[in-house]
Amino acid sequence: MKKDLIKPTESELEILNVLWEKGQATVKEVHEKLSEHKISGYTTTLKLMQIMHEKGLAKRDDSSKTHVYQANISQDKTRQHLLRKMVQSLYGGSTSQLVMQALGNKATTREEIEEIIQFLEKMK
Amino acid sequence: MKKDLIKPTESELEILNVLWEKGQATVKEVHEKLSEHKISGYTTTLKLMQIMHEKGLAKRDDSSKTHVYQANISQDKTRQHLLRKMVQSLYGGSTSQLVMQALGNKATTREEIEEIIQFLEKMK
DNA sequence: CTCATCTTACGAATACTGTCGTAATTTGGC
DNA sequence: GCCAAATTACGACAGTATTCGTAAGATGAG
Repeated sequence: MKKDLIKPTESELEILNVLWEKGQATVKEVHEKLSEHKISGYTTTLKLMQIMHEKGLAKRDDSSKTHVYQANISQDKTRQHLLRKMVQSLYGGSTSQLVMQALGNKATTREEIEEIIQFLEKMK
Repeated sequence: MKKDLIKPTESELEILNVLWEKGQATVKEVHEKLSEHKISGYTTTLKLMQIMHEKGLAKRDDSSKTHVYQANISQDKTRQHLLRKMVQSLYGGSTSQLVMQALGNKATTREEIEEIIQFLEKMK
């Protein structure tokens, strides 16, 4: 049941974003990145990452003093999973409903719209 | 800051879905609806709805013995808010990224695609 | 080698969610 | 008016997320 593996919490997601972006990172690096827009102690980040390792959300290389972490779930799978959950729980399973709301809300640029239309035409 | 008001938990969202659908409902009605695809005690649903009332997620008419509840946040606002949060936290703020993944993943029907294209053409 | 520094490990406190059992209250039927 | 049934209120508990302080361990400079 891989389903269970993909359920990062909000904080874990923030850390995963850093790991996905950097490929790999130490606790220090992750913490510095998070500190740009969030205040919390160093050991908080450390603990979170240790837990993520226990859970299997992250791999780590602890061959040297300073451990190096990597995401252990793919960004794509995670996006897919969470998006699907949202479609189910908020849009009654209708993807197009979600899509139209997403586009309707935001001030989407003309370029984006064109891009999506191209995408859809190709799908057909 | 209305922001804080819109953060229903997963269970609360299930209840809100029932309230949005029915317009108003008693605890019993909500519980029966939820029981269709979930097992939990009556008092669990009751408690949740009481808490939702405290939080301001739901209004209630307790003029008669059997209280009648209504959602106190709109489905549309809630969808918007949670969708925006997801775009931020998972897609780096790119709505079109989310949209394309949503459409790419799922076996979207041709009708849905057409519908969305129509929608986009109108937007342009 | 030794110590200051960096890093990890551990455990505890707090808060919140979801769960339910039991008690209290209200009501309609008789 | 009284009682059984329905309903709500209350409090407790387990699980988990987030936070951090403090202890322990590793490392490198001198």
